[in-house]
Amino acid sequence: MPELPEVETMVAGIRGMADGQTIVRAKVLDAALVDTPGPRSLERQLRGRRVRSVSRRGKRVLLELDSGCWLLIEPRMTGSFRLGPQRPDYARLLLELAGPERHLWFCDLRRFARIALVDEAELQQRLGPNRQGPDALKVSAEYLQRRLSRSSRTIKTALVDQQVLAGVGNIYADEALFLARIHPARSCSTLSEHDWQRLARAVRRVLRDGIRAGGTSIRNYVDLNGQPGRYQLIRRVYGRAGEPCPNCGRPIQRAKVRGLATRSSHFCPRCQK
DNA sequence: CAAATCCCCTGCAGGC
DNA sequence: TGCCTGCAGGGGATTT
Repeated sequence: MPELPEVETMVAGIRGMADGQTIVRAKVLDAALVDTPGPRSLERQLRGRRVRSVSRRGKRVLLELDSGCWLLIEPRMTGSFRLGPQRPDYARLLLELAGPERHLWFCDLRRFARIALVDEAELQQRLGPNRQGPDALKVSAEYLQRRLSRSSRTIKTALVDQQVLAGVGNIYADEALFLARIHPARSCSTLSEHDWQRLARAVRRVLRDGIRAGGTSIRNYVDLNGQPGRYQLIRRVYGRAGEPCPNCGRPIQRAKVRGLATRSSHFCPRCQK
């Protein structure tokens, strides 16, 4: 499920082939994913536009166009980009560019992804501080402590809340909490200054390691060339229920924590307090 | 304000 | 083999 490192990997790849290029043709292959405007209108408004920049905000991909609009793509659970002339499985949007590598496909198996073309004001609305917290890659202990230390929420809930922090999802939240030795069900209000420091450092580290590894491919994620990421080889707790904790050898547990009834958390009950 | 629930959606695992 | 059920989960809306 694309979180910050997977999206960063996507953006790095897209930037190389799309930055500065003109969109010769756009084709919406699944109208249900297009939020605004309508599918045909989106195609019209993309055609002939030059891509000014390719960037990431949290888990979202942004293509800035020379029309002053932004193509905003949220991969959500299973969205990913692919290159090449062949139409991949689950292709939902095609951007045909003028450059040598011409076909950029956005694919999405589960169709949770969202695509929108927005102006500057709408972009601010959607990605502003009310909707998205600061980018998780550069999070500071001071910020986390200031924002959360008086909250009774569980720390896991807060970490995956995009209004608190943009970019962290279930995998990297579990990994960061393990590294910081903090139990996912701990109330934010019980964390010490030292805890916040360890946690901020752990968040930055797991995201950086994730980027370096090209992301995590536990489910469907692959990069622009169809290659899986490598973070799943070095992850410590996520998806490892029953396996020994890398610290103490006790089995990793999997449970749902308060406030995240539908998401499972993975942790070591001995190392994480 | 926080938490629970439902919804969107598809592939896959498990039961029989 | 094949049908059925439940689960996974990011994020938004709605309800408790």
